[in-house]
Amino acid sequence: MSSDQTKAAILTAAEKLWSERSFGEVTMRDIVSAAGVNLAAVNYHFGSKDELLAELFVSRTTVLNRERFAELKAAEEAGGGRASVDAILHALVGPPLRWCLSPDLQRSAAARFMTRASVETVPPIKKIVDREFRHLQRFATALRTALPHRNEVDIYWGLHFALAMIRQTITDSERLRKLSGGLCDLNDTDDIIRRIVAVAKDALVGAASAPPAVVRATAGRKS
Amino acid sequence: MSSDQTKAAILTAAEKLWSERSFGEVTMRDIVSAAGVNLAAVNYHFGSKDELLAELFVSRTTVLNRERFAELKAAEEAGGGRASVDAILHALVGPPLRWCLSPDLQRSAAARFMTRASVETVPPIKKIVDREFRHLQRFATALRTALPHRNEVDIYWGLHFALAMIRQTITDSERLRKLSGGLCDLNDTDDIIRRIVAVAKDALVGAASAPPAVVRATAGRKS
DNA sequence: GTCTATATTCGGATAGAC
DNA sequence: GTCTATCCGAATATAGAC
Repeated sequence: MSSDQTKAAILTAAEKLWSERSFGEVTMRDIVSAAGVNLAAVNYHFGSKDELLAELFVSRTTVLNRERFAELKAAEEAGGGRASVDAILHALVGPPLRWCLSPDLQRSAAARFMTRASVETVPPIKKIVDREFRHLQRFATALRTALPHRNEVDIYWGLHFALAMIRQTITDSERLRKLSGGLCDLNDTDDIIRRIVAVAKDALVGAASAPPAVVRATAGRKS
Repeated sequence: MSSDQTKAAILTAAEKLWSERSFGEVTMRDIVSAAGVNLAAVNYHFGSKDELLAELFVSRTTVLNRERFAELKAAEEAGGGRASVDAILHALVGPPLRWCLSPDLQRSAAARFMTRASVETVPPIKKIVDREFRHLQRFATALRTALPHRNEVDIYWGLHFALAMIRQTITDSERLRKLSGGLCDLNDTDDIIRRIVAVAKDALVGAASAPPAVVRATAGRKS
């Protein structure tokens, strides 16, 4: 097995395991066993368990943020510098949800890994989460531009709630499925994204200033 | 120090530490050191680290659920058997948020501990979380009664989103504070509860069927 | 019931052969 | 670069004195 293959196997295995269990509960022995490589390989390629986590987390968030950013930029250009609230929210919500519900198990694990890792208190993560921060400010700015007359505080709260729904849907979809007795279809990616975007939008623009019912109904919400 | 005092000191210290860091990262040595008791005391009083976590989690969720349930029941009785959506959501959202933002540091730690523990994959927790399940079904039923014409699927999604906002606000308020440059007041408990209830309500009743703007404005949302 | 001292297990890291 | 064998520290759990 080549060096790159070994590294990749470790990353893949670690991502899968860390998408299911917390950092401390997954041992290096678990990882190398799943990856089919030797225990020493982790330290050789990454230096330590912490650094493996950091490298994996940076790698995945970089790709996700790029995807989000590309959608946001496209929306801004299409709108002549100002993207609509809907477009901004889709750029924020779409990528992580599509990853999570992707038939590609690797992608799906990546989405769950990131949400799990982002709440870890392990040193390397705390540092990296600051990047996420700047990334979110970019979205906050876009929303302020889209809603110039809206109270800034409300905008931040709306962003906060959007992130809340994304996280919960990625981590706790199983509970929703069981709670609804299987009624909620958690495979319909577009429907889920629409739901989150719709609620976040209401939170942002304020239901008081919402367009009339007939227009809203075409926004994608069911029933 | 009496037996009860020792037990209580351990529970208090464990709760505080587990409200800040994950299960695996907090050692029994950390706990007994903070509690000012001996290492062996944990095993004597609780049997094991796992059982300490389980007992603590059960203890706190029992009290929280009782508080939620009491509010729900009161609202139902006041409404002649059918509580309003607002009242149901307040019963769901109010208790955990009031705990979290309470000046009583113990209460505050309890709220954060519960949200953190509920995502732990440690065996004892996975089992207990099923109780939460029945508790939530109670709220789902109340919402279905309050919204008999509403699509059941939408109701479960609304409940899911409400829980998402509660969790995110408890665990990630610090990020929101920084993101907003201190603009968002995270000490105004009532305002926060109103915000979450308002957004959850819009998600549930559907903005399309929302009452006119002037009525909504008195519901508590600022600006 | 409490505490000291210790047994035992486990996990991260490394040395050194190949 | 890879793997075996091992070291070392840490953490849970327990035995036994008081």
